[in-house]
This record gives sequence, C-alpha cells and structure tokens, in this order.
Amino acid sequence: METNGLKVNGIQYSEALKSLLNQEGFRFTNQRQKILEIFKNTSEGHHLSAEEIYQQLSEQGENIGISTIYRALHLMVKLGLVQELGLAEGRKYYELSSPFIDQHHHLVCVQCGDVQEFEEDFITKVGISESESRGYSLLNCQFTVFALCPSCQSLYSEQTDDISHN
Amino acid sequence: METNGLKVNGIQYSEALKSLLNQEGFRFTNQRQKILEIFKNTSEGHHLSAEEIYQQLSEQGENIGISTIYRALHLMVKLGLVQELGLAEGRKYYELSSPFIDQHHHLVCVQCGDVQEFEEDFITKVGISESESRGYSLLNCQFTVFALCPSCQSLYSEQTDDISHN
DNA sequence: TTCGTAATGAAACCGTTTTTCAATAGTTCT
DNA sequence: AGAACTATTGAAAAACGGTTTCATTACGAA
Repeated sequence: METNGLKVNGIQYSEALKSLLNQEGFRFTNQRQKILEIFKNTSEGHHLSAEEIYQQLSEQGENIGISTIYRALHLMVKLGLVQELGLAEGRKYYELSSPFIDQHHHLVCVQCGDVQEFEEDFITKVGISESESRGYSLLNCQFTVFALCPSCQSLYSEQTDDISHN
Repeated sequence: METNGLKVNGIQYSEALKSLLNQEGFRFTNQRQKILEIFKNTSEGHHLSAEEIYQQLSEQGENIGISTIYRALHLMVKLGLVQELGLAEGRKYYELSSPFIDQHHHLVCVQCGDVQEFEEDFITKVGISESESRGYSLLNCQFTVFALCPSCQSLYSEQTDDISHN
C-alpha cells in the first residue's frame, strides 16, 4: 500500500529534532536523524544497544562510526528524547522516553534475556516522592524484576553445574 | 570489650556457607570464606565492588587473585547469598541479599555517586505479583531512582555545555 | 559564500570482567 | 592417614563495552 505513514511521521519527527537541537546550539546531522529513525522503527518493548543500532545502520549501507552512536545516545538522553536502561549484563540499552511512550517497568529473564514490560503508576510516584522529600531532582527511575521465565525454569534446575567457572 | 560477637557469628556463618556449598558440590575454600567476611564486616548501606573487596583483602595480607573474586561473587549471586546492583556506571556493586538484610531500594545521585536507601514494601510486592502472574520465578528485584542530590543541582545547571563530546 | 566551530570516523586507548592454563587444595573414599 | 578425583586457584592474556584523540568534514549563522 505504501501509504508511507512512517515517512510522514519521520518528517515531523525530524523537524522537531532539528529545532530542539538548534535551539540548544547543537547541529542537526544526518547521523542523528538516522539514529532516531532506528528508534522510531523499532517495535515497542524492544530495547536497542549501541551495537545493535550500529549493525542496523551498517546493514542499511550507512557508514557511521560507533563512537558517533555513543555520542548521539548520550546527547539524546540529556535532551530527554531517549532513556538509558540497565537491564542486562555489561551493556546499556536505550528506548524512546516518555512522553513518547508510556512509563513502564521491566521483567527480565536472566537466562534467555526475554523482557516483558508492565505499567504501575504507583512505582513512579514512589520515585518522585522519595527524591522530592530529600531535595533530589529526579532524572529517571527504573524498576527491574530479575526472574526466570517458565521455559527456562526447567532447564535451569538441571544445570546447577553451570554455576562454576572453569 | 572483645566480646567477639563477629567471630562467633563468623563461625556460624562459615558453617552455614560450608554446608550450603558442599550440598551443591562446591568447595568451601579459604578465599570464599574471606570474601563473605568482608561483606559481613561492611556497614549497611555501603556497597562493595570487586575491586574494593580485592583492595581490602590485599591490605589484610591475603594473596588473592581478582579473578577469584569475580568467580566467587558470581557463585554467591547464584546461591542467593549476595545481590548484584547496577547502581553506577561501568562497574557492578554487591551487597548481602535478603533475608540477611531488609529488602530496600536505592536513590542514586548520578553526579557524585551518593546512594541513599529506602524501604517500600509495596514495590517488592509488585515484583512478586508481576513475576508470579506470568509464571516467572522471581530472583531479585531492584528499584533504582536516578537523580541529582541538592548539592550537585547548583553545579549542574551551570555546565549545560558538558553535553557535547569533543 | 564565507567563516567558525560542532560533529564525524578511525584508531588508540581505558577500565572492568572473563578466559586460559598449569598448579594447588578441598572432598570423598579406602 | 593416604590416595585419587576434580573443583578451585592465581597470573597473565584476552575480551568487552565504552571513551578519547585528532585530523577532517559539514552544519548553520552572518
């Protein structure tokens, strides 16, 4: 059908990004635009690492440096466009931040890495009140539940020996 | 007074650790005992990194390898003795897990790294019910609030230019 | 168009964590 | 207590995620 809804949204988004950047003295570069497009085209509930963004852009034929991606991600976090998540081991994940998407929290299977999202307004409220009552200014709060998903539970009990490290 | 409460507890603790390890086919080594002692002698609210455990043991004259510490920490996490925290950038922190200490959550200043703890039973209950309702088996849940502490707020607003990365 | 400088890509670098491997030392069995 | 089995160890090397450096490029204001 090629209605190109994405493209239309993409243009609006780009305009918004451009004015947001310019009004802070930053520049609207092709690379930053492409990175934001990756986020836009990513299904809700999927979280992107710097490496995955790099892979996707490389596949699209973009010649982008990994350091550019890290720099863009930091900038977008500071501008409030993107949120940084500490879901998994050793690596950061990113997602578009509210108000673009609803505030939510994560249930992670530590074995297979599957991530489920859920909403619970009260938790965010606790974050707000805990920081306010101490004079802190809230940046972001994350509730992460680490667990084993049903299919990993059976496997797991059989391989207690995968605990040792040699 | 030298009542040696710690030592008495230490012995009990060691016995408990030994049988816990042995019943799973692991060995009760001097190094693992020493590491657990570090945790025991650490004040509540202080979180240990692998590096800090290494420093403390080295000061005590123990000749322990850093890889042994990482291996022991992983094992203790799997056994449920210790909890892994993703509080700060680039490095993991560890603390004795409940039921040894009360369940609590963290308010972190992203600027100076100061950590405040607070309790909120409801949050833990959400973690339990979210995982149960999906058939997940809960391992551990963490609510982390990232914010700026009062003293860092003033400094921070002056340096908006630290956003760019060159 | 020109100019100033923010942003870029490549490569070098950094700190943390993991892996490798030969040597050591808990555990169990006799 | 001694022997045998093998989990664990320390040291060094490697891997890994992320950051910095620097010469070059390209936004965007004038």
